[in-house]
This record gives sequence, structure tokens and C-alpha cells, in this order.
Amino acid sequence: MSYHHGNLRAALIETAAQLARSKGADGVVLREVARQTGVSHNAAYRHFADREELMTAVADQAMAGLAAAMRRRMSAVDVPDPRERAVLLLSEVGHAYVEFALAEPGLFEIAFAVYSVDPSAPAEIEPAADPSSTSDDLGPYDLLGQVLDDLVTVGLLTPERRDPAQILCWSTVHGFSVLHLRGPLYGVPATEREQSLTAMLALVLRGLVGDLD
Amino acid sequence: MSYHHGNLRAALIETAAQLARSKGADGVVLREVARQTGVSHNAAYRHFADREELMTAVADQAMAGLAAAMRRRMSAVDVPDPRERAVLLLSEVGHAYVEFALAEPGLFEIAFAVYSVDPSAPAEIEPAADPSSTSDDLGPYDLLGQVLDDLVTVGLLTPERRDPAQILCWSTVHGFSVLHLRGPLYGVPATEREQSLTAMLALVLRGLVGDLD
DNA sequence: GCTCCAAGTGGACAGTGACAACATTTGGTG
DNA sequence: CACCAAATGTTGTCACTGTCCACTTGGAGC
Repeated sequence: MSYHHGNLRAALIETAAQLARSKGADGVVLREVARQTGVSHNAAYRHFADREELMTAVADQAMAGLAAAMRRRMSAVDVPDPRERAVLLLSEVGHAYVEFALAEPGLFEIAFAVYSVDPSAPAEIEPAADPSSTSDDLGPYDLLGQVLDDLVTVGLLTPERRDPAQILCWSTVHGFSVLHLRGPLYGVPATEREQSLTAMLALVLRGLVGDLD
Repeated sequence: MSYHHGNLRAALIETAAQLARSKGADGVVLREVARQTGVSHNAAYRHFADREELMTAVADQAMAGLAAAMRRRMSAVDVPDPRERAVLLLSEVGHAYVEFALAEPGLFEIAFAVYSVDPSAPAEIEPAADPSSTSDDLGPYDLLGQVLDDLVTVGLLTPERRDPAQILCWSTVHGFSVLHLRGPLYGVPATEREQSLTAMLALVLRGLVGDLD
């Protein structure tokens, strides 16, 4: 383990992620990443075409982390009644999303900083349709989709409202996160923020399934 | 007008804004701004402490532009019935917000890129309480607040739901914009996006005022 | 007419992403 | 077991950036 690192690339991604957590997306500097990995600058160019490609790798990992956080809170839901369960799951998904975003602002930022850096390259999102795992490595969007499907199955959500609901839910929690992270709602204390979120999600639910059913 | 420019600062802000429109926030490079303004690099340091301060100035202008776009569409609403009018205003505000964000991605980005660049400096938002103008130079947030107040006055929105409604509305349109600008919804064509937005806002409205009243 | 000071200039420095040429290791083949 | 080619890291370099410094310019007020 002298000249050849063994598993650079993975080590670089890890260092970059750590740097992102502490200094934000702009703090991920190629030379600093190499430095902290104990390797000379330019070493990264053997594993990534350019900085952008490193960022994309970190973004993938961050997105997986977000999905994992959501799955964690979803699996903690233990309610027998299907309808009550579906509603609770939606709330948990939303809370998990915002919680992750505010707990890991750097990773959250990178996770979404990848798309459309240039007006070219639409950067397709692939559902990672690996048949090896049953329901792991599903993206955050897919997890939300599952919950909404449950709501439809259970009869609380009209089928024609399902797709708009998905856009609404995602936009809501994402916007809420961004506005608190890098927007005018920046300094809002955690307790107040939590109340806002709960109240907001209640309104969303009301829009989806109508008044308390 | 040879050595002394006359009104640099304003000229610099204008050039920076133009650069932001064409190349995004990261494209606003101090030296390039100076170059395009026909002035030597470093000239900007007589008017701005650092790059950050220039960006803030551009951000203020961008925020004003966003508010102006919203006001423009609001004033185009010409409906006598107060309730119908209030509902329509809310929809127009939302559409204007998203429309501006997607038409001027660079300015929109800068407008929100100012907050919390460092973990310090909470960057208070000031309502610009200049008593000179009646309702101009109100921020986007205040305009939304007015519309929601109208909804309460008209009896469509419960007073205790007003504040959560404001958070919800803002988060919704902001998240929608960001997800389409720099998120997984990037490549979505305009017509489809417009449909999504309309459907989403309908759900929001349903959450706020209940079923069609 | 002279002086002073704000406004603009030119040079320098450290830090960055990217490229090219060179060095070292490793694994596969004879 | 020897050897070589490809993979992996390194050193050197370039253009560019933000920011600091000392210097110059020119107009406003005495």
C-alpha cells in the first residue's frame, strides 16, 4: 500500500462526501480531496474525467443516503389499519426528506446540484432497475410513489389525482427544505420549523384526500 | 467620461445581472464583469467589498424582478366577484413565480444564492418598509401574504390556516421551480410542466379552502 | 492655481481545474 | 521465472480566478 492506493476512487468519493458535509458543495475542491486522501493532485483524473464526474458520484451516494433515511422512518411505522398506515407513511416520508436535507445540507445540495449544470445533457434519471434487490436502492421519488400508490389502493386518493399528488408532495418538501437551507427562511429555529412542517403537511394531506375521513 | 466612469456600481450590477442571465450564478466572475463593463479588474473593489457583495446587489435586483413579475400578472386579473378574484389571484401568483424562475434561471438562482453562504450571518430579510411607495417594492413573500389575507377576508381561508398556507404555497412553487430547474424534473417539456403546475395548484387550493365552494 | 482625496489602474500572490510527460507498480503471457 | 504492457500516481505547467498592494489620475473645493 505504498504507490498504489488499493481502492482510490471509493476513497476519493468518501473524502469528497466528507468535505461536502463540512464545507458544502463548493468546498469540494479536487486538490483538497486529493490532499486529504493522502494522494497527489491529479491522481483523481485516473478515476474521474473531471470534477463534475466526482460530484456526480458523490451525488449518487447522497441520493442513496436520502432514500435510506426515508426508508428507515417508513419501516418504523407500525400501524395495522391500512388507511391510517398509508396516511402516516406519507407524513413520515415528508418528515424524513426535510430532516435529511437539514441535517446534511452539503450532501443534499450535491444530490441536486448535478442536474443541468450546462444547458446540454438532460442527465436522465435512471430508476436503477437492478433485479438483485427487492425494494432497496429505490430512489426517493420511487419511495414517494409507493406511498401514493398505497393511498390509492386504500381508497383515500383518487387515481387521477395520483400523479399531481406526487409532484405536489415532492415540490412541497423540497421547497420547504431549500427555503430553510438557502432561502429567506434560513434562520428559523428547529422547533418552529417542525411545527410549520407538520401544519403544512396536514394541509397537503387535506388537498389529497379531502377533509378528515 | 474617460477615467471616472460616472456611475460604475450600477453599471457593474447591470453587467453582472446580464452575465447571470446568460451563464448562471457561477458565471458571474468579477474579472469578466469588469471586462464587459470596460473597466479594469479591481475597479469593482471601490464599490463592493468583495464578490459576495456584488452578488447580493444582483440578488436584490433579481428579487425585485420576481416581485414585479408577480405584480404584473396580479394586476391583469379583472374579476369582480371577491371570492373568485381571490382564488384567481393565488393561482396567478403561483404561475408568475414559476414562470419567472424558469424564464430567468440565472437571476432566480442568484436571488436565493445569497442566504447562508456561511454558517454565520443569518442574513436577515428586511421587508423594505419604505413609506414612500404604496405597495411597490414589496417582496414576493409579502405579495403572497396579501393574497392569502384576501382569502381570509373573503371567508375562504380559516385564519388559523393562514400562516401554514403561506409556507405551503411558497414551498410548493419554489420546490416545483427548483426541481424543474436543477432537479430530476429538468428535461420536462413546457406544456407538460404547465399541466403539472395547474393540477398541483388545484390540489393546493383544495387543501386551503376545501372542496369547490 | 494648488492641493487633496475618491475613483480607477497595474502588478503580484495563492489557489484552482485541467493537461502533458514521466515514474512506478501489477498482472498476464511467454 | 522473466518480461512487458497497461493501469495507476506523480511532478511540472498553464490559464484563470479573487483579493491585496502600491501607484496614478482627475475633478472639487479652498
